[in-house]
Amino acid sequence: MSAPELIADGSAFHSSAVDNFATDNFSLTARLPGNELGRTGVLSTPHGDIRTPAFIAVGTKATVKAVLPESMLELGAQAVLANAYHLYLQPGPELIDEVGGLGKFMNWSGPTFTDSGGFQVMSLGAGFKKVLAMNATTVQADDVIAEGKTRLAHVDDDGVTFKSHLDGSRHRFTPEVSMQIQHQLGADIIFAFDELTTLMNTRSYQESSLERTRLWALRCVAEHRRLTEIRADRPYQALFGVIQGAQYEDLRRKAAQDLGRMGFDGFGIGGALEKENLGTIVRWVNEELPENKPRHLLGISEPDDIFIAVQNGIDTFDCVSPSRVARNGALYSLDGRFNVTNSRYRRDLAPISDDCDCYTCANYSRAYLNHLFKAKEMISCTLATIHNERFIVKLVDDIRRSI
RNA sequence: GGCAGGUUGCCCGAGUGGCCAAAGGGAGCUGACUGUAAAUCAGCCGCGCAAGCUACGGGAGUUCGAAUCUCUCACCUGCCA
Repeated sequence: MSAPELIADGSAFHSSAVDNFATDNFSLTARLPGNELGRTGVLSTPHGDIRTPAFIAVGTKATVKAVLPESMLELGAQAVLANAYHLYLQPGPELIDEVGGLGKFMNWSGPTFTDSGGFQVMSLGAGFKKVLAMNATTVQADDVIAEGKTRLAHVDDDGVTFKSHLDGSRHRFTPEVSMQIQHQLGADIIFAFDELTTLMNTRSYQESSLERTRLWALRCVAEHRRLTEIRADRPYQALFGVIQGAQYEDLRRKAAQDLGRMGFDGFGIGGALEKENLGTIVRWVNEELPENKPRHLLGISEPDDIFIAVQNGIDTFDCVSPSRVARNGALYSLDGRFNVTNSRYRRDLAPISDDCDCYTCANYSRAYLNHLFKAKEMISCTLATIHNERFIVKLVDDIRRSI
Protein backbone atom coordinates (compact mmCIF):
# COMPACT_ATOMS: atom_id res chain seq x y z
CA MET A 1 0.00 0.00 0.00
CA SER A 2 1.43 3.37 -0.94
CA ALA A 3 1.57 6.24 1.47
CA PRO A 4 -1.31 8.30 0.01
CA GLU A 5 -3.53 5.24 -0.11
CA LEU A 6 -2.82 4.52 3.49
CA ILE A 7 -3.65 8.05 4.55
CA ALA A 8 -6.90 7.80 2.62
CA ASP A 9 -7.54 4.50 4.30
CA GLY A 10 -7.21 6.17 7.65
CA SER A 11 -10.87 7.00 7.65
CA ALA A 12 -11.71 3.33 7.54
CA PHE A 13 -10.08 2.84 10.90
CA HIS A 14 -12.39 5.19 12.68
CA SER A 15 -15.07 2.58 13.10
CA SER A 16 -15.92 1.79 16.66
CA ALA A 17 -15.25 -1.93 16.52
CA VAL A 18 -11.89 -2.53 18.15
CA ASP A 19 -11.16 -5.58 16.05
CA ASN A 20 -11.54 -3.62 12.85
CA PHE A 21 -9.65 -0.62 14.03
CA ALA A 22 -6.16 -1.71 13.19
CA THR A 23 -4.48 -1.09 9.86
CA ASP A 24 -3.82 -3.65 7.24
CA ASN A 25 -0.30 -2.37 6.88
CA PHE A 26 1.75 -5.52 6.57
CA SER A 27 2.12 -8.09 3.85
CA LEU A 28 4.21 -11.23 3.83
CA THR A 29 6.40 -11.79 0.80
CA ALA A 30 8.35 -14.96 1.57
CA ARG A 31 8.90 -17.60 4.20
CA LEU A 32 12.07 -19.15 5.47
CA PRO A 33 12.06 -22.64 3.92
CA GLY A 34 11.36 -25.41 6.41
CA ASN A 35 10.58 -22.91 9.13
CA GLU A 36 7.15 -21.98 10.41
CA LEU A 37 8.08 -18.54 11.66
CA GLY A 38 10.85 -16.89 9.65
CA ARG A 39 9.59 -14.59 6.92
CA THR A 40 10.07 -11.48 4.81
CA GLY A 41 7.47 -8.81 4.27
CA VAL A 42 6.64 -5.19 3.64
CA LEU A 43 5.51 -2.89 6.42
CA SER A 44 3.75 0.16 4.99
CA THR A 45 3.72 3.53 6.68
CA PRO A 46 2.63 7.01 5.64
CA HIS A 47 6.31 7.77 5.06
CA GLY A 48 7.14 4.77 2.97
CA ASP A 49 7.54 1.03 3.07
CA ILE A 50 9.91 -0.94 5.23
CA ARG A 51 11.18 -4.15 3.74
CA THR A 52 11.40 -6.67 6.53
CA PRO A 53 13.24 -8.03 8.31
CA ALA A 54 14.68 -4.61 9.00
CA PHE A 55 16.93 -3.00 11.54
CA ILE A 56 15.41 0.21 12.89
CA ALA A 57 18.11 2.67 13.90
CA VAL A 58 17.71 4.28 17.29
CA GLY A 59 17.63 8.05 17.47
CA THR A 60 16.37 8.52 20.99
CA LYS A 61 16.39 12.30 21.05
CA ALA A 62 15.46 12.76 17.39
CA THR A 63 18.99 12.11 16.24
CA VAL A 64 21.11 9.08 15.68
CA LYS A 65 23.96 10.29 17.83
CA ALA A 66 26.95 11.64 15.90
CA VAL A 67 25.49 10.98 12.45
CA LEU A 68 23.56 13.08 9.96
CA PRO A 69 20.15 11.82 8.82
CA GLU A 70 21.52 12.03 5.28
CA SER A 71 24.26 9.60 6.24
CA MET A 72 21.71 7.24 7.75
CA LEU A 73 19.76 7.33 4.50
CA GLU A 74 22.89 6.75 2.48
CA LEU A 75 23.90 3.74 4.55
CA GLY A 76 20.53 2.15 3.96
CA ALA A 77 18.66 2.73 7.21
CA GLN A 78 14.96 2.32 6.51
CA ALA A 79 13.50 3.87 9.64
CA VAL A 80 14.41 5.61 12.86
CA LEU A 81 13.08 5.08 16.37
CA ALA A 82 12.92 7.95 18.86
CA ASN A 83 11.80 8.03 22.46
CA ALA A 84 8.67 9.63 23.93
CA TYR A 85 10.11 10.12 27.40
CA HIS A 86 13.24 11.90 26.20
CA LEU A 87 11.46 14.09 23.68
CA TYR A 88 8.74 14.89 26.21
CA LEU A 89 11.38 16.31 28.56
CA GLN A 90 13.26 18.03 25.77
CA PRO A 91 12.21 19.85 23.61
CA GLY A 92 8.62 18.92 24.50
CA PRO A 93 5.98 17.22 22.35
CA GLU A 94 4.06 20.45 21.70
CA LEU A 95 7.03 21.89 19.90
CA ILE A 96 7.51 18.83 17.73
CA ASP A 97 3.79 18.81 16.97
CA GLU A 98 3.94 22.48 16.02
CA VAL A 99 6.78 22.05 13.57
CA GLY A 100 5.11 19.17 11.78
CA GLY A 101 6.14 16.06 13.64
CA LEU A 102 9.23 14.07 14.44
CA GLY A 103 10.28 13.22 10.89
CA LYS A 104 10.03 16.73 9.61
CA PHE A 105 11.71 18.14 12.73
CA MET A 106 14.79 15.95 12.34
CA ASN A 107 14.79 16.03 8.54
CA TRP A 108 14.11 12.32 8.21
CA SER A 109 11.64 11.72 5.43
CA GLY A 110 11.34 7.98 5.95
CA PRO A 111 9.30 5.99 8.44
CA THR A 112 9.61 6.77 12.13
CA PHE A 113 8.87 4.91 15.35
CA THR A 114 8.61 6.17 18.90
CA ASP A 115 9.01 4.12 22.02
CA SER A 116 6.46 4.79 24.72
CA GLY A 117 8.72 5.56 27.65
CA GLY A 118 8.10 2.08 29.00
CA PHE A 119 11.80 1.30 28.86
CA GLN A 120 12.46 4.19 31.22
CA VAL A 121 10.12 2.64 33.79
CA MET A 122 12.90 0.13 34.21
CA SER A 123 16.06 2.03 33.27
CA LEU A 124 15.23 4.92 35.58
CA GLY A 125 13.55 2.65 38.10
CA ALA A 126 14.86 -0.72 39.16
CA GLY A 127 17.72 0.16 36.86
CA PHE A 128 19.51 -3.10 36.48
CA LYS A 129 20.24 -2.88 32.78
CA LYS A 130 22.56 -5.80 32.98
CA VAL A 131 19.76 -8.33 33.18
CA LEU A 132 18.03 -7.22 30.02
CA ALA A 133 19.51 -9.51 27.47
CA MET A 134 22.67 -10.73 28.98
CA ASN A 135 23.76 -12.85 31.85
CA ALA A 136 20.99 -14.05 34.07
CA THR A 137 21.52 -14.06 37.76
CA THR A 138 20.21 -16.15 40.57
CA VAL A 139 19.51 -13.17 42.76
CA GLN A 140 15.85 -12.28 42.76
CA ALA A 141 14.37 -9.16 44.24
CA ASP A 142 11.72 -6.70 43.24
CA ASP A 143 13.36 -3.49 44.23
CA VAL A 144 16.97 -3.67 43.25
CA ILE A 145 18.67 -0.51 42.17
CA ALA A 146 21.99 -0.33 40.46
CA GLU A 147 24.68 0.59 42.92
CA GLY A 148 25.33 4.28 43.25
CA LYS A 149 22.18 5.26 41.42
CA THR A 150 19.11 6.91 42.76
CA ARG A 151 15.81 5.55 41.67
CA LEU A 152 14.14 8.03 39.33
CA ALA A 153 10.96 6.13 38.49
CA HIS A 154 8.21 4.63 40.63
CA VAL A 155 5.49 2.41 39.20
CA ASP A 156 1.93 2.04 40.39
CA ASP A 157 -1.11 0.52 38.77
CA ASP A 158 -2.20 3.76 37.17
CA GLY A 159 1.16 4.83 35.77
CA VAL A 160 4.69 5.88 36.55
CA THR A 161 6.12 8.88 38.32
CA PHE A 162 9.43 9.94 36.89
CA LYS A 163 12.00 12.27 38.26
CA SER A 164 13.63 13.94 35.30
CA HIS A 165 17.24 12.88 34.87
CA LEU A 166 17.85 16.35 33.45
CA ASP A 167 16.69 18.60 36.25
CA GLY A 168 15.03 16.41 38.88
CA SER A 169 11.54 17.71 38.18
CA ARG A 170 8.63 15.31 38.70
CA HIS A 171 6.57 13.97 35.80
CA ARG A 172 3.73 11.53 35.53
CA PHE A 173 3.28 9.06 32.69
CA THR A 174 0.14 7.00 32.31
CA PRO A 175 -0.87 4.97 29.26
CA GLU A 176 -3.01 7.90 28.19
CA VAL A 177 -0.22 10.43 28.62
CA SER A 178 2.18 8.27 26.63
CA MET A 179 -0.36 7.98 23.81
CA GLN A 180 -0.96 11.72 23.82
CA ILE A 181 2.75 12.45 23.67
CA GLN A 182 3.32 9.93 20.91
CA HIS A 183 0.45 11.36 18.91
CA GLN A 184 2.00 14.79 19.24
CA LEU A 185 5.39 13.45 18.19
CA GLY A 186 3.65 11.98 15.18
CA ALA A 187 5.76 8.91 14.41
CA ASP A 188 4.32 6.37 12.00
CA ILE A 189 4.56 3.52 14.47
CA ILE A 190 4.09 4.02 18.18
CA PHE A 191 4.25 1.64 21.10
CA ALA A 192 1.90 0.93 23.95
CA PHE A 193 3.07 2.03 27.37
CA ASP A 194 4.33 -1.01 29.23
CA GLU A 195 6.26 -1.91 32.32
CA LEU A 196 9.62 -3.43 31.57
CA THR A 197 10.75 -5.83 34.28
CA THR A 198 14.13 -7.47 34.67
CA LEU A 199 15.24 -11.03 35.21
CA MET A 200 15.88 -10.07 38.81
CA ASN A 201 12.20 -9.75 39.58
CA THR A 202 10.38 -12.59 41.30
CA ARG A 203 7.83 -14.69 39.48
CA SER A 204 4.99 -13.15 41.45
CA TYR A 205 6.13 -9.66 40.56
CA GLN A 206 6.32 -10.67 36.89
CA GLU A 207 2.72 -11.86 37.10
CA SER A 208 1.37 -8.70 38.64
CA SER A 209 3.47 -6.54 36.35
CA LEU A 210 2.20 -8.42 33.33
CA GLU A 211 -1.39 -7.89 34.40
CA ARG A 212 -0.64 -4.20 34.84
CA THR A 213 0.86 -4.07 31.35
CA ARG A 214 -2.23 -5.87 29.98
CA LEU A 215 -4.57 -3.31 31.53
CA TRP A 216 -2.34 -0.51 30.30
CA ALA A 217 -2.50 -2.00 26.79
CA LEU A 218 -6.29 -1.79 26.85
CA ARG A 219 -6.08 1.82 27.95
CA CYS A 220 -3.53 2.57 25.23
CA VAL A 221 -5.81 1.13 22.56
CA ALA A 222 -8.76 3.17 23.83
CA GLU A 223 -6.79 6.39 24.06
CA HIS A 224 -5.17 5.79 20.70
CA ARG A 225 -8.59 5.36 19.09
CA ARG A 226 -9.86 8.51 20.73
CA LEU A 227 -6.84 10.54 19.61
CA THR A 228 -6.91 9.09 16.12
CA GLU A 229 -10.51 10.22 15.73
CA ILE A 230 -9.75 13.68 17.09
CA ARG A 231 -6.79 14.04 14.79
CA ALA A 232 -8.33 12.41 11.74
CA ASP A 233 -6.59 14.91 9.47
CA ARG A 234 -3.22 13.42 10.35
CA PRO A 235 -1.58 10.40 8.77
CA TYR A 236 -2.58 7.24 10.61
CA GLN A 237 -0.21 6.18 13.36
CA ALA A 238 0.03 2.45 13.85
CA LEU A 239 -0.02 1.25 17.44
CA PHE A 240 2.04 -1.75 18.50
CA GLY A 241 1.25 -3.59 21.75
CA VAL A 242 4.18 -4.77 23.82
CA ILE A 243 4.46 -8.38 24.96
CA GLN A 244 6.14 -8.87 28.32
CA GLY A 245 6.35 -11.96 30.52
CA ALA A 246 10.07 -12.26 31.13
CA GLN A 247 11.45 -15.79 30.85
CA TYR A 248 8.19 -17.59 31.63
CA GLU A 249 6.55 -19.52 28.83
CA ASP A 250 3.04 -19.40 30.25
CA LEU A 251 3.25 -15.65 30.86
CA ARG A 252 4.69 -14.92 27.43
CA ARG A 253 2.07 -17.01 25.65
CA LYS A 254 -0.74 -15.52 27.69
CA ALA A 255 0.48 -11.98 27.03
CA ALA A 256 0.66 -12.68 23.30
CA GLN A 257 -2.85 -14.14 23.29
CA ASP A 258 -4.29 -11.29 25.33
CA LEU A 259 -2.70 -8.49 23.34
CA GLY A 260 -3.21 -10.37 20.09
CA ARG A 261 -6.95 -9.87 20.54
CA MET A 262 -6.84 -6.19 21.35
CA GLY A 263 -6.71 -4.81 17.82
CA PHE A 264 -3.14 -3.62 17.72
CA ASP A 265 -1.52 -2.88 14.36
CA GLY A 266 1.54 -4.85 15.32
CA PHE A 267 3.49 -6.01 18.34
CA GLY A 268 6.67 -5.38 20.17
CA ILE A 269 8.42 -8.08 22.16
CA GLY A 270 10.15 -6.58 25.10
CA GLY A 271 11.49 -7.05 28.54
CA ALA A 272 13.83 -9.39 30.22
CA LEU A 273 15.33 -11.70 27.64
CA GLU A 274 18.08 -13.99 28.74
CA LYS A 275 20.40 -14.12 25.77
CA GLU A 276 20.52 -17.89 25.66
CA ASN A 277 16.72 -18.11 25.62
CA LEU A 278 16.11 -15.31 23.15
CA GLY A 279 15.05 -17.59 20.31
CA THR A 280 12.81 -19.69 22.53
CA ILE A 281 11.03 -16.74 24.07
CA VAL A 282 10.50 -15.07 20.71
CA ARG A 283 9.14 -18.33 19.33
CA TRP A 284 6.63 -18.75 22.18
CA VAL A 285 5.32 -15.27 21.52
CA ASN A 286 5.25 -15.44 17.75
CA GLU A 287 3.45 -18.79 17.80
CA GLU A 288 0.60 -17.01 19.58
CA LEU A 289 0.53 -13.67 17.76
CA PRO A 290 -1.60 -13.16 14.63
CA GLU A 291 0.56 -14.10 11.70
CA ASN A 292 -0.42 -11.17 9.50
CA LYS A 293 0.81 -8.51 11.91
CA PRO A 294 4.34 -7.16 12.12
CA ARG A 295 6.47 -8.14 15.11
CA HIS A 296 9.13 -5.87 16.46
CA LEU A 297 11.82 -7.07 18.84
CA LEU A 298 12.62 -4.25 21.18
CA GLY A 299 16.24 -3.39 21.89
CA ILE A 300 18.08 -6.34 20.37
CA SER A 301 20.68 -6.33 17.60
CA GLU A 302 23.90 -8.15 18.26
CA PRO A 303 24.62 -10.04 15.05
CA ASP A 304 24.09 -13.46 16.60
CA ASP A 305 20.82 -12.29 18.14
CA ILE A 306 19.59 -11.03 14.79
CA PHE A 307 19.85 -14.44 13.15
CA ILE A 308 17.97 -16.06 16.00
CA ALA A 309 15.29 -13.38 16.07
CA VAL A 310 14.61 -13.52 12.34
CA GLN A 311 14.51 -17.31 12.37
CA ASN A 312 11.84 -17.10 15.01
CA GLY A 313 9.60 -14.70 13.19
CA ILE A 314 10.79 -11.20 14.02
CA ASP A 315 10.19 -8.57 11.33
CA THR A 316 11.84 -5.49 12.77
CA PHE A 317 14.08 -4.67 15.70
CA ASP A 318 15.88 -1.66 17.05
CA CYS A 319 18.93 -1.32 19.20
CA VAL A 320 21.24 1.30 20.64
CA SER A 321 24.15 -1.08 20.60
CA PRO A 322 25.64 -0.36 17.16
CA SER A 323 25.80 3.36 17.83
CA ARG A 324 26.66 3.30 21.53
CA VAL A 325 29.34 0.74 21.12
CA ALA A 326 30.73 2.65 18.13
CA ARG A 327 31.10 5.79 20.20
CA ASN A 328 33.17 3.76 22.62
CA GLY A 329 35.49 2.48 19.92
CA ALA A 330 34.02 -1.00 19.41
CA LEU A 331 33.53 -1.88 15.77
CA TYR A 332 31.84 -4.75 14.00
CA SER A 333 33.78 -6.82 11.54
CA LEU A 334 33.32 -10.15 9.81
CA ASP A 335 35.54 -11.64 12.52
CA GLY A 336 33.44 -10.20 15.32
CA ARG A 337 33.53 -7.03 17.33
CA PHE A 338 36.82 -5.45 18.33
CA ASN A 339 38.05 -2.32 20.10
CA VAL A 340 39.97 -0.12 17.64
CA THR A 341 41.50 1.65 20.58
CA ASN A 342 43.74 -1.37 21.15
CA SER A 343 47.38 -0.55 20.51
CA ARG A 344 47.70 -3.28 17.89
CA TYR A 345 45.64 -1.18 15.46
CA ARG A 346 47.92 1.82 15.77
CA ARG A 347 49.60 1.10 12.45
CA ASP A 348 46.89 -1.03 10.86
CA LEU A 349 46.11 0.54 7.52
CA ALA A 350 43.32 -1.91 6.67
CA PRO A 351 39.68 -0.81 6.68
CA ILE A 352 37.59 -1.73 9.71
CA SER A 353 36.05 -4.75 8.07
CA ASP A 354 36.84 -6.57 4.87
CA ASP A 355 33.95 -6.58 2.50
CA CYS A 356 32.23 -3.58 4.10
CA ASP A 357 30.87 -1.00 1.66
CA CYS A 358 30.36 1.81 4.17
CA TYR A 359 31.70 5.33 3.78
CA THR A 360 34.17 4.85 6.61
CA CYS A 361 35.64 1.64 5.26
CA ALA A 362 35.88 3.14 1.79
CA ASN A 363 37.97 6.05 3.00
CA TYR A 364 39.65 5.44 6.33
CA SER A 365 41.94 2.98 8.06
CA ARG A 366 41.88 1.34 11.48
CA ALA A 367 45.04 3.30 12.25
CA TYR A 368 43.22 6.57 11.61
CA LEU A 369 40.23 5.52 13.72
CA ASN A 370 42.61 4.44 16.47
CA HIS A 371 44.20 7.89 16.37
CA LEU A 372 40.87 9.73 16.36
CA PHE A 373 39.63 7.82 19.41
CA LYS A 374 42.89 8.28 21.28
CA ALA A 375 42.85 11.97 20.48
CA LYS A 376 39.19 12.16 21.47
CA GLU A 377 38.25 13.74 18.18
CA MET A 378 34.51 14.03 17.57
CA ILE A 379 34.75 12.57 14.09
CA SER A 380 35.71 9.24 15.65
CA CYS A 381 32.11 8.82 16.82
CA THR A 382 30.74 9.77 13.44
CA LEU A 383 32.92 7.46 11.38
CA ALA A 384 32.56 4.57 13.80
CA THR A 385 28.78 4.92 14.01
CA ILE A 386 28.41 5.06 10.25
CA HIS A 387 30.31 1.81 10.01
CA ASN A 388 28.43 -0.06 12.74
CA GLU A 389 25.02 1.07 11.56
CA ARG A 390 25.87 0.08 7.99
CA PHE A 391 27.25 -3.23 9.17
CA ILE A 392 24.00 -4.17 10.88
CA VAL A 393 21.80 -2.81 8.10
CA LYS A 394 23.74 -4.78 5.53
CA LEU A 395 23.68 -7.91 7.64
CA VAL A 396 19.89 -7.73 7.81
CA ASP A 397 19.67 -6.91 4.10
CA ASP A 398 21.68 -10.03 3.36
CA ILE A 399 19.48 -12.14 5.61
CA ARG A 400 16.36 -10.76 3.92
CA ARG A 401 17.71 -11.54 0.49
CA SER A 402 18.62 -15.05 1.53
CA ILE A 403 15.00 -15.71 2.56
C1' G B 1 76.77 38.63 44.51
C1' G B 2 72.65 38.43 48.63
C1' C B 3 68.04 36.43 50.39
C1' A B 4 64.01 33.09 49.76
C1' G B 5 61.74 28.88 47.54
C1' G B 6 62.11 24.42 44.88
C1' U B 7 63.93 19.29 42.56
C1' U B 8 58.61 13.00 44.08
C1' G B 9 57.13 7.26 39.74
C1' C B 10 56.16 8.35 31.77
C1' C B 11 53.91 13.75 32.80
C1' C B 12 51.49 17.05 36.44
C1' G B 13 51.12 16.85 41.56
C1' A B 14 50.05 15.52 47.21
C1' G B 15 52.96 13.87 51.04
C1' U B 16 57.40 17.17 55.99
C1' G B 17 60.30 10.67 60.85
C1' G B 18 57.38 4.65 60.98
C1' C B 19 50.36 3.38 58.97
C1' C B 20 54.77 5.06 51.92
C1' A B 21 55.90 1.19 46.48
C1' A B 22 54.21 6.67 48.00
C1' A B 23 47.14 10.35 47.57
C1' G B 24 44.86 12.51 43.23
C1' G B 25 44.83 13.72 38.03
C1' G B 26 46.67 12.79 33.11
C1' A B 27 48.93 9.42 29.83
C1' G B 28 49.34 4.15 28.83
C1' C B 29 47.07 -1.00 28.75
C1' U B 30 42.64 -4.02 28.85
C1' G B 31 37.53 -5.05 29.31
C1' A B 32 32.26 -3.95 29.18
C1' C B 33 28.25 -1.70 26.61
C1' U B 34 21.33 -4.95 23.56
C1' G B 35 13.29 -0.37 23.36
C1' U B 36 20.43 5.42 25.25
C1' A B 37 20.66 9.21 32.69
C1' A B 38 26.46 6.63 28.03
C1' A B 39 31.68 10.98 23.16
C1' U B 40 30.12 6.39 29.16
C1' C B 41 31.67 2.97 32.85
C1' A B 42 35.08 -0.59 35.15
C1' G B 43 39.85 -2.89 36.12
C1' C B 44 45.25 -2.72 35.70
C1' C B 45 49.19 0.62 35.86
C1' G B 46 58.02 0.42 39.42
C1' C B 47 60.62 -4.76 38.68
C1' G B 48 59.80 -9.97 40.11
C1' C B 49 55.90 -16.19 39.96
C1' A B 50 57.57 -15.41 44.84
C1' A B 51 60.76 -14.36 49.04
C1' G B 52 62.24 -9.91 47.79
C1' C B 53 64.58 -5.88 44.97
C1' U B 54 65.00 -0.88 43.26
C1' A B 55 62.85 3.99 44.03
C1' C B 56 61.21 10.51 46.01
C1' G B 57 67.96 15.37 41.98
C1' G B 58 73.61 13.22 43.27
C1' G B 59 76.72 12.13 47.50
C1' A B 60 77.61 11.87 52.79
C1' G B 61 75.35 11.79 57.63
C1' U B 62 71.69 11.58 62.11
C1' U B 63 68.18 7.70 63.67
C1' C B 64 66.00 1.24 65.62
C1' G B 65 63.62 3.57 61.23
C1' A B 66 64.33 8.97 56.19
C1' A B 67 60.63 11.11 50.32
C1' U B 68 60.32 13.61 55.11
C1' C B 69 65.95 15.92 59.69
C1' U B 70 71.53 17.69 58.89
C1' C B 71 75.78 18.76 55.63
C1' U B 72 77.41 19.15 50.77
C1' C B 73 77.23 19.29 45.34
C1' A B 74 74.25 20.13 40.94
C1' C B 75 70.32 22.35 38.55
C1' C B 76 65.66 25.42 38.49
C1' U B 77 62.48 29.69 40.18
C1' G B 78 61.39 34.37 42.41
C1' C B 79 62.84 39.06 44.84
C1' C B 80 66.98 42.45 45.99
C1' A B 81 71.83 44.34 44.12
